[in-house]
Amino acid sequence: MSELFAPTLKESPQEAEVVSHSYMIRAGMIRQLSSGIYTFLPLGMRVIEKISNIVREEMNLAGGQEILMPAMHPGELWKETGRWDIYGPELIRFKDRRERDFCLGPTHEEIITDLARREIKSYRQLPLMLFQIQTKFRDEIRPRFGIMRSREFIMKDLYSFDRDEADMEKSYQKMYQAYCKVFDRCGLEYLAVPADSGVIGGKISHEFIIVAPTGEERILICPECKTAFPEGREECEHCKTPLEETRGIEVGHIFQLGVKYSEPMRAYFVDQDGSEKPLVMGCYGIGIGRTMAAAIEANHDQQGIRWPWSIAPFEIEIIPINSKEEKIRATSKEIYSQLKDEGYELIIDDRDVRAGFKFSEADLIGVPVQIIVGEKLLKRNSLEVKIRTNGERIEVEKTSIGSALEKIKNNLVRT
RNA sequence: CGGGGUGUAGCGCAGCCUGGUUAGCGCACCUGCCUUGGGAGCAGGGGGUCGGCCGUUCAAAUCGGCUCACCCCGACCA
Repeated sequence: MSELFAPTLKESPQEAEVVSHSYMIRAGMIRQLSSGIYTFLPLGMRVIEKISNIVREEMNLAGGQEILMPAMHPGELWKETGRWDIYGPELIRFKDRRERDFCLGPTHEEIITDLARREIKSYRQLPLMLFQIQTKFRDEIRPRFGIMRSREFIMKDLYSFDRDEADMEKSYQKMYQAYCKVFDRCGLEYLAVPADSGVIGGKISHEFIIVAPTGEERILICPECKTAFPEGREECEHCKTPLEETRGIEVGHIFQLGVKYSEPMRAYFVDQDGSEKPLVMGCYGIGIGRTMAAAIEANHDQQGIRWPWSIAPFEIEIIPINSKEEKIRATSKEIYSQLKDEGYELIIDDRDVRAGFKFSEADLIGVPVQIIVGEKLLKRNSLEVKIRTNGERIEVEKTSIGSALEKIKNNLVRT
């Protein structure tokens, strides 16, 4: 920790109006470069990586294959679908040295469809799901709440290609399930809400919303069957019960595109009967940084962040009360290497600062488990384990720290 | 883009109304001492184009004009 670049702040910067933004800055996870443009510092980057990896794993399990598309797009492709004009000033445009139109990709339907029309020739190549985790650019009218709505942001986007509507719906279902698993694994409470599909187009779509009281999104839930509805409804059709309002943050959106892009871009394949048909597409996005922000909105207290285990920058933080005390230091190191060998991701606060300082900072950063090594308990050969997630503190014998953590971990990951 | 607000040291702020020594305070930073279970204490120190430009004036952080940046409320979104 003495080497970790995590500049923390005691006070909240004046521009931060929401907790997630404030805590991310205070915990030294992000820094702003310009309106809606941020640098991720090591702690923030670790969270981004954690979330990305969960997303990546689930996309792979659902049959997706990872690719990486360019952020810089030739304007022609966008003119082909008409979105060069439709998208408006949100699309960041520029010209290259030969005066050719380019833009920075806010989404990748045009690019993936171009790839598909060149490479997918036969129904034998279908179904196909390709995805990437990459930086998107949107010149938002009003960037807001730090990383929550930024002009440059990290997004996972997956595109599915099928031979017909029925198969496309199967792909859609797969992704729907995969999204549920992603947010489950992130330790977040979420809702899948049917939604309007907006500029991206298509028919059926669902928004994935992280439940957080500070969220901007209003969702209506049936208290009986727990089904979520978009705004405007009053009663659940099945249960005939009045709906209750909750709030949340949209972090994912899945769409059935159909032939919206394949038709104008002439992305055709030859079907079994020899006839030429447009590819039937779906697209599926998750805002990685937004998920990070939403996780904080949903999990924090007065002291700071309370990361869910699976997306925390570290799993365990060891806090030696006095780094100069030889016995404390030695024990801390011992525990550190033992737990490291057992596969935990940990950090040790080996700085020569007062205990109170370490405590406050640990609470702010929000690592789920703190192991406090102090003189008093060490006399009894035990350690204090503080669970940030629920505030619980327990005394654990040094020799049984391994098994104790196993239990704690199982508990935290399950809930 | 319309409406509102803020720019003074890395962060948080005072000073501005009523112009006038060397621009202050807290935190952070550096040195030393001290301290080590909840962001300690003492002593010393470094760091400033007062967002920028133009103007008024003997004199501008302070008054006027323009401008830029950032934040908040609205349409939009992952």
